[in-house]
Amino acid sequence: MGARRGEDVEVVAAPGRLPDEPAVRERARAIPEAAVARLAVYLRVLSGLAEQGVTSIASEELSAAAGVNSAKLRKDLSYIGSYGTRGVGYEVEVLVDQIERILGLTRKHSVCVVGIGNLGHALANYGGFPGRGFPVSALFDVDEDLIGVPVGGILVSHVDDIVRVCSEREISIGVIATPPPAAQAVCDRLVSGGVQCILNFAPVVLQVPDHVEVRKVDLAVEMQILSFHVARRADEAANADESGMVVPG
Amino acid sequence: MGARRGEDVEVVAAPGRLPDEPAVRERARAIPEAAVARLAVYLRVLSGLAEQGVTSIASEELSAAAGVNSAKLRKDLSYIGSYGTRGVGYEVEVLVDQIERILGLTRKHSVCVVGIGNLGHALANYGGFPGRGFPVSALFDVDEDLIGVPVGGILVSHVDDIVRVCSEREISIGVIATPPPAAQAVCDRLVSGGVQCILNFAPVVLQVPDHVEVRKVDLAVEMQILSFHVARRADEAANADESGMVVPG
DNA sequence: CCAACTTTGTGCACGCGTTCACAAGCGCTA
DNA sequence: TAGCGCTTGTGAACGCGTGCACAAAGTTGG
Ligand SMILES: NC(=O)c1ccc[n+]([C@@H]2O[C@H](COP(=O)([O-])OP(=O)(O)OC[C@H]3O[C@@H](n4cnc5c(N)ncnc54)[C@H](O)[C@@H]3O)[C@@H](O)[C@H]2O)c1
Ligand SMILES: NC(=O)c1ccc[n+]([C@@H]2O[C@H](COP(=O)([O-])OP(=O)(O)OC[C@H]3O[C@@H](n4cnc5c(N)ncnc54)[C@H](O)[C@@H]3O)[C@@H](O)[C@H]2O)c1
Repeated sequence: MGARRGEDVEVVAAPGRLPDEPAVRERARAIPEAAVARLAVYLRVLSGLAEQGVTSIASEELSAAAGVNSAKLRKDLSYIGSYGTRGVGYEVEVLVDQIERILGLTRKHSVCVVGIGNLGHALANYGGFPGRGFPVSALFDVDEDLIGVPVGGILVSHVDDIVRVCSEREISIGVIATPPPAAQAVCDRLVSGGVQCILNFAPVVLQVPDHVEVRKVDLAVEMQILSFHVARRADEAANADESGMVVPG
Repeated sequence: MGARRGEDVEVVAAPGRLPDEPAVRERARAIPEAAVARLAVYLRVLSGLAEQGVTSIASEELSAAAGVNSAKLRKDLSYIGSYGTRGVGYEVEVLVDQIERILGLTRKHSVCVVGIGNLGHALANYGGFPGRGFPVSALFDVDEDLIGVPVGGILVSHVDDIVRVCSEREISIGVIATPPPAAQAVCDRLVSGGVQCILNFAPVVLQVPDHVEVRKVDLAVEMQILSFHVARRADEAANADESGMVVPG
């Protein structure tokens, strides 16, 4: 619980907010989703710096390493509190701890992967998850040949057991890597099993209750966004050409 | 819209933006990135509908299938033109064609994958890319044991040949699935080989010249965003509990 | 202890994206 | 042809995120 440093955390921020909201809840909720995503990036950069023995860093340098501008970095960090030293910078270790706290990484989040095909295998074998506090604790598939087979050190269970196994192992994050037609049914089962968050690789729009958070990783969409930019550039080039523009450089 | 702003504005908002641009280019650029991403989703839903023999659909129904509200859908579609019929809806085939045109999918975009490990194998074998106009035309790795081996029907080439092979096969999109330390070097080579867009799976911030578009797929970040939401929910529950809130129902 | 310098933290303004609400437009029916 | 009902397309308002610019706050050197 949070009251170890009972400092007078005045409601300095957020003028115009409702006066009767708990400060902690408000602060957590007030962090824009985009900022949360960037905090995760800062965390990785900071972890790398810590391994290299860097103990302190200024916003200018850290922001460059994270690929954002320094004002945005400072604003993002301000959402989680004031942990910098003016005239100096930030202590790497302090930032790591605080970002981990805000992202809820102090608690372990067990993960399951459903659909142990090409992608599912890669995910199950990936060392980046357990290394960052996301132990893969269950795997599921329908394929009888896969059931009971160890993948990445975990035995594959049958999809019919999702509800039971997820409850037993307190899975909080479910990763869906099944073919698209199976995704919604799998999703429903995960929700029944008490899974609170879903990371979906299948190109389908999942329907879930309000209390479940879904994020999708959609490679086709990513490719098409890139394609759009290629097309836009080609258009621009054609237009520039047409209008007799001189090639710069 | 303001050609000549006052001199008191000393900050140029967008570097390199010209005041008078051709309408076509303007229209393309005017589409918000977020809208482009959704258009790709609409496209998939529409393709599915077309296969089911649906020929016409109203914004209300299409938006539900795509998981957005109908106003947003109509606004998004309005970016690409007016192809609906008031009182009726949209012709599925027309929308598919128009979205494909805007996303630049009328042209084929050759793709290469670098780093044929767990993830690279999955990507190389994935049927969803060629099926959507993104033929995988080259694979690269450093591992001598992999060079010359066919994966998903393509022979793996050596990373040292990236520049030559990418030029020869006119690769426009490069997918990076190497370990993090190798990503930047691979990226530089791809750029030298004329690749315009990069999809990066390695958890590193890539530095690229302005004319290259990068998108990253960062699973650790996705997981941490989910973790943040779990933590936020837990906080809320704790707060609600603490403040003596009555459980509804 | 003060002055000069460095860097944080944030108020503020701007611009983009989302949402609302409704006029315009189309088909259908009488 | 006129009237009715339905759905699109979009102007306008709103809200959120981003970037700027500077005061506040700390450090360092004299
Ligand atoms: N492979 C990729 O690189 C890639 C890229 C982007 C998206 N995806 C998406 O990820 C998903 C998986 O792709 P993949 O290449 O691994 O496919 P895959 O066919 O190799 O694997 C699918 C696995 O899911 C299992 N499965 C099928 N129905 C199931 C069910 N009802 N419950 C549980 N498991 C079930 C199958 O037995 C198989 O093991 C697909 O939706 C695909 O569109 C894959
Ligand atoms: N596997 C996953 O599910 C997963 C998930 C998220 C992110 N990632 C990221 O994707 C990347 C690849 O992951 P993986 O699990 O496939 O790793 P992997 O170790 O299985 O494969 C990496 C491959 O890259 C090759 N390689 C190494 N150095 C190279 C270089 N300089 N040029 C070209 N190829 C090189 C290796 O020979 C190997 O084949 C990593 O950066 C990882 O962090 C993987």
